[in-house]
Amino acid sequence: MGRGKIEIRRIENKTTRQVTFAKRRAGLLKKTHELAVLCDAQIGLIIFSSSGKIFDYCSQSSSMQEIIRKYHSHKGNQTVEHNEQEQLQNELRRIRRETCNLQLSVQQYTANDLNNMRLEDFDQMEQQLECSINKVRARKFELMQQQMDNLRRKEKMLQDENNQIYHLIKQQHMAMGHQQAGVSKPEEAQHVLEQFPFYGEEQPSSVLQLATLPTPFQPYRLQPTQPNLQDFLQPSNYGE
Amino acid sequence: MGRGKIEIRRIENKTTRQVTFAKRRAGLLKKTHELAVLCDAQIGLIIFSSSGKIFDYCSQSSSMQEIIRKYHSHKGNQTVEHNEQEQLQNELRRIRRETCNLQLSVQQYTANDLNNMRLEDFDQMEQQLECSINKVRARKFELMQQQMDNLRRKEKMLQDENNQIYHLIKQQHMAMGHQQAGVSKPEEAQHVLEQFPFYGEEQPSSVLQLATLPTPFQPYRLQPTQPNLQDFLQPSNYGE
DNA sequence: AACTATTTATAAGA
DNA sequence: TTCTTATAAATAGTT
Repeated sequence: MGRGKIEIRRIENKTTRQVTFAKRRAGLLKKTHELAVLCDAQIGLIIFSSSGKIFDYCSQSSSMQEIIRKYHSHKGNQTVEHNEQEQLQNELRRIRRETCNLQLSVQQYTANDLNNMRLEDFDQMEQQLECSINKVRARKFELMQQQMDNLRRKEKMLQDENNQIYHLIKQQHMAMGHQQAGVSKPEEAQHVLEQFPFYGEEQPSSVLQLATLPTPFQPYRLQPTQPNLQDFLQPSNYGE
Repeated sequence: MGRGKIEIRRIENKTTRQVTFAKRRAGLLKKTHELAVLCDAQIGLIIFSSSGKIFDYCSQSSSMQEIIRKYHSHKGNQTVEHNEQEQLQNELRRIRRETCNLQLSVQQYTANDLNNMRLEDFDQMEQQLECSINKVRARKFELMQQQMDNLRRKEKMLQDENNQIYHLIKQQHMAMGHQQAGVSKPEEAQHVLEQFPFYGEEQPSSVLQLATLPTPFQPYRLQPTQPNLQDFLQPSNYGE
């Protein structure tokens, strides 16, 4: 709801993200309050911004404490904290390994680091890259084909519409002699245009959407080096 | 927003209130999730309906536990342990995001997922792939060239050695008339062979080593699906 | 921080 | 209750 539609994924631009956070946070708090009041619900809401600031809401005639207590009793929560931490560590280890592998892969696909490769690997890699490039080209061609089809279909519809209008005018002229020169477009005909969704048929997601999807090509977004812990040294002040 | 405007006060009609609760609850959960994702915020939401049913939301890669703990610490009681855990959580979140991006990249480089790409992206991608392939080919060529050079040099040295030996034999023959037919190879000449390291000169690390390095080509080692993003919206109960 | 063109949520009706 | 739809509300991009 705004000038354009946005995909629900992390907003990469920091400024935009902060602005959006401020706006939507306000909206969320308002809606939370409305639900609590309208439907007589007990609601607790806790928000931490990415920079660590806290915002919270709690429906009147109850406290966050009470809601949390109620939450725990409903969930029967007896978590062993150490176990939790251990799981975290494991997950972190696993994902670190994976990230490392992925980085290696990307390095190799972008051919930025070819020093550690065996001579025999080059053939495989060349083949893989060629395969990728072929797929990319095929898909591009396919998309263009679809868009052309759409354009042709639209062209056809417009032409039909024009004919329709032309015949209507002709009829009016015939029926009433010369009444008016400017005849307004019939509602029906206008709708034909507006309702045409301009979709590719092959896929449920529209082809045109593909042309405007906010998912840009994301090439090798490697941090040159990964300090891994940089997040902990946040400037903690950003003007949220 | 609806057929008419309503005042924000407790809805007296029970049926209407329940319907509204169901609708707005869904809307609130959705918006909560959107804020969490868009702005990378940590959010916990706990709702108790007037009839006592519980609904909750918690942004991915954190738990209600963690959020509550963080809430408490922000409200006064700090503990070292919690801080530690929080750092872990932060690191995990960061690395998850990175992994996700990397996976996307690899997907795109291997051209396994071309559905979410804009038409304009294809050109860039094609170019990148072509660039990579060229680099790979260049490097391959370079390595082969080096090995050829090495082979030629070795050939040359062997030939020289042969000549040397030949001349030695000849000298011996000349000096002593016919003393012996089997002349042992001189020590010196043997060493020439053994000491030749067969290296490329250009790089400190040997070219031959490259052919035996234990780092194989690692193509797109993706886990098929990453659970990271799909565990949200746990509507612990829906029929209110 | 204010302004709108749009999208989204939803109140009431079917 | 679930599905529409007219309308109110939220908000993305702009100024």
